[in-house]
Amino acid sequence: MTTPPYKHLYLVDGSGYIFRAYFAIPPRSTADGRPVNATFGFTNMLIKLLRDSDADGIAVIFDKSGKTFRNEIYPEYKAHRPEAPEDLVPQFAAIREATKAFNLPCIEMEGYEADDLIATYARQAKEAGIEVTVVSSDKDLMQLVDGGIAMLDPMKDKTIGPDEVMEKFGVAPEKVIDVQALAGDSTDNVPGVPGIGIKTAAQLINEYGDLESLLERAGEIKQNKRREKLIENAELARVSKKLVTLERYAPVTEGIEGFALRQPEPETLRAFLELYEFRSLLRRLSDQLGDEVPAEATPVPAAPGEANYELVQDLAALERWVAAAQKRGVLAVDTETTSLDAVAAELVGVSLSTEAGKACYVPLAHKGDAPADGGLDLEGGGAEAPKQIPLDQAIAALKPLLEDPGVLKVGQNIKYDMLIFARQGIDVAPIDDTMLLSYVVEGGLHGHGMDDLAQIHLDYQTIKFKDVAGSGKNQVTFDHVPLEKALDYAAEDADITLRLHQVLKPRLVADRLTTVYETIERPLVPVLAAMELTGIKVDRDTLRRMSNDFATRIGELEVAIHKLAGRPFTIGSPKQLGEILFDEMSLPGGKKGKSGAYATGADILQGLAAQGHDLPARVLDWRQLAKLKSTYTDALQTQINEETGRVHTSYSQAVASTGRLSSNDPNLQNIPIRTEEGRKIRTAFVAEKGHVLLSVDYSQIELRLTAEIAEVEALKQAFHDGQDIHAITAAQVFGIPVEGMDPMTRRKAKAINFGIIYGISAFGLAQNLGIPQGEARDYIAAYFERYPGIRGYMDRTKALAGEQGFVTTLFGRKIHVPGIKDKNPARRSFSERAAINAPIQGTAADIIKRAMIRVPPALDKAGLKARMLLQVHDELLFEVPEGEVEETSAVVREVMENACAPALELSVPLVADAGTGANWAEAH
DNA sequence: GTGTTCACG
DNA sequence: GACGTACGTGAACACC
Repeated sequence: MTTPPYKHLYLVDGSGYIFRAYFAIPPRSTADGRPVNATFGFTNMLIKLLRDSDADGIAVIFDKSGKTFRNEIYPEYKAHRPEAPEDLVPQFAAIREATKAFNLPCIEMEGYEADDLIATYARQAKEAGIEVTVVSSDKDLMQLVDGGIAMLDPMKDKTIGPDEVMEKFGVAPEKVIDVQALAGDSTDNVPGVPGIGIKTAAQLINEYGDLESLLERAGEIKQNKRREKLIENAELARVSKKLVTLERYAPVTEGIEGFALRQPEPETLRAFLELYEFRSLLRRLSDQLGDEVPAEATPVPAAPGEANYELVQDLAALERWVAAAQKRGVLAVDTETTSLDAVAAELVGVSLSTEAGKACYVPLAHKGDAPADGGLDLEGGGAEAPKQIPLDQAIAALKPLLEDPGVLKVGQNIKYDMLIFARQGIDVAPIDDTMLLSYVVEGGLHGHGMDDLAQIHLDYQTIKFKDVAGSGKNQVTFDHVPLEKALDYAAEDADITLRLHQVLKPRLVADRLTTVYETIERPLVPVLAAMELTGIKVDRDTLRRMSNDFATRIGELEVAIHKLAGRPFTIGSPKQLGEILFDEMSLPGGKKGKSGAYATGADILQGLAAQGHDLPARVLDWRQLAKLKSTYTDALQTQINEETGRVHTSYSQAVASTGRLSSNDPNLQNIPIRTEEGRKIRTAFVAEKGHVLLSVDYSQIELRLTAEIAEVEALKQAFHDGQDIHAITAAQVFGIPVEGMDPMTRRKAKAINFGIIYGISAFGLAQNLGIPQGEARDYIAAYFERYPGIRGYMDRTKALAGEQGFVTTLFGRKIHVPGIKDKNPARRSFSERAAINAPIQGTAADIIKRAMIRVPPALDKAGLKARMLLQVHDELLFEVPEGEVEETSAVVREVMENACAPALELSVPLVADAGTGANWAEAH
């Protein structure tokens, strides 16, 4: 054999990849309806491989349909494989076309699986001294891994070597087939030995060396069941081993010398990309394709990025755009600023789009070019600033348009732009938000940032902010971006937003989600904007004093901890701490997690502390103080806005899959309360002079909704009677009178009640209560016995989620649960629990959102001046003039308790409790 | 950029 | 019997 002229051969498992890509990538199709998601993924992967790897030899290997030699050994092999989904079938041919379009060899062979051909070529290449990488994540190929052969998981971009194989199978690669022979494989219908899984198999192989030795000496095994099974099924194990062993000497006809990398023919490649309408890939490969993207691939209107955008630098031009928008009635708007913090940001420019492919950018505060030498230049303008419309004139021209009730303003995360405009005296309305449309229609399926949405719905890769403004220490604010670049980027954003609106808005009706969007998400936007703009007053001195106090105590603890350890180390490093505790001090219970590090979480340290060890106890104290200082008392001081003296969080309305809000920069939804020490931080959140803080929160809302949704009559009755719900649960489940109940009994019932909301598991409950799993199992059984409605709800919900891929709240919000069909049982169970929790958490989120929308007008109508400041999932915080507390409290409670009406009437009452004080600690 | 830890509901 | 576990978040930090 001649030595092939390359060094590193990549063998791509084409059939394996396409299955994974099909399930991992959301459905997409060409204009005439041909499904292409897996083909797109495959093509993308090839481009990435060609671009990023050192491959100078590549072959793509496929399964050939039909029987293989394994069916002669064991007719049932792969007999239970379900048919491929119908929208995957046509893609099998398409990825072979893709392979050929890139001028790569396409290998398949009657009677052999792709895995056997890969094994054969890998062996041949290795013998010829060529490095081999098998591109696949199929565990069946892991047996090939050795010094010269590695695997690459193309979707996770993770290299799999002997260590990763060890992690997966618990044995070295050459023993993998022995483990597989014992454990079997239900998806391929490899029988294995009943009752033995990978864990047990690995343990046995490690103990006895290999399968044959194990089977010969099976009589020595102590566990009765295991010994019998092994003896009884020895032959089955041997057959299984034959099934899982890859054929390394398949009679292949193509030689590896033919796998040297060749350049693709530009015409062939282009024809392929056009046929499947992979326009973003066409664009990306345009340099390789020799010239510009051909005209026939350019749809009408022009693809984003290829459209002709207008730079608007005088008032007359801006007025033409205003008139065009008035005429159309729809306008996409986007602002460019100097900061992601809308309350601190300076307006730099505005972009507008009135129809797809037609957009402009109006620069308003761009500086001249930065000096090339990077020298000191405080104005940032070495050159004169470019021609721009004066800000006040532009605002005056835009205001009537942005406030025109007859013109719909469309934005991507328009709350941000509304805040920027609000600070310029413009009250933007009416609005639509493409981010929220996507959130309502496809929540749970993917992120809702513009880059994601452009890729998914428009097959377009947006220009990245980094590409125009740089990154890291070279990053500049947008006012320093040259106008040409700024135009491309900013106008594109408005263009894309308008196009996304055209795609997503009709989906509301089609998917019956109009009500959720129109009555919850859209009206909430201005409410959140007002809360963010208001902010909450934070007392810097209180925080500073606390930081100083923490610093002293942290320092003292550090000295003590280092002394106990016998040497200094970084206490904040879990890795170093683990080594100190379990290697150097040899404390018991050192357990390594999957990353190979010792676990040092609070539960572990508490266990050690309880055994009388001082160091872990001190580390717990240190961690608490370090957390409070770095995350709260230090960080919050830096978040106080210079101008307002208040802290302005930002609420994300499209992040949490259940419909909840999230809070960031800073997160004001996780300010400490559970420990005395942490709770003090809340005293720094204060009311303006002459005001107090009012906190109103829903009592047990999720448990009430669980009783409602799962129709648990006994719990509903308890809520009607206003009883202590956890005590009642304990009484009914454990049969103990409420009078004189042991607090531990009530605690257990409380844990079960919470567990139910989370999609209970015996493991989780046991963990939470620190009891054996068996005991937890008994409690759950007793609970289900007493409240059978709960089990019915759980089973129904799992089934429904499986059938339709989503669950719904009482208000019709859809929450997608993509992992519900996962064949990995751990991931599937995870999704099942999420599916059980989502309608409960999501309905609670819907309810408080409805309340938030109604509170401001209700206060207004009552002539009250209170301002809503924060939302913390089941709590609303207000700043109230001292004389209006009682009235405000009554109005807010009224709105919150009746927030379901008139859309829905619950059979359990909702109760909202109020508290007031000079600061948040007192009010809550 | 990822994983661990820990703050909240 | 095994998978690896309670649901939903965001931030800081260490470490690669």
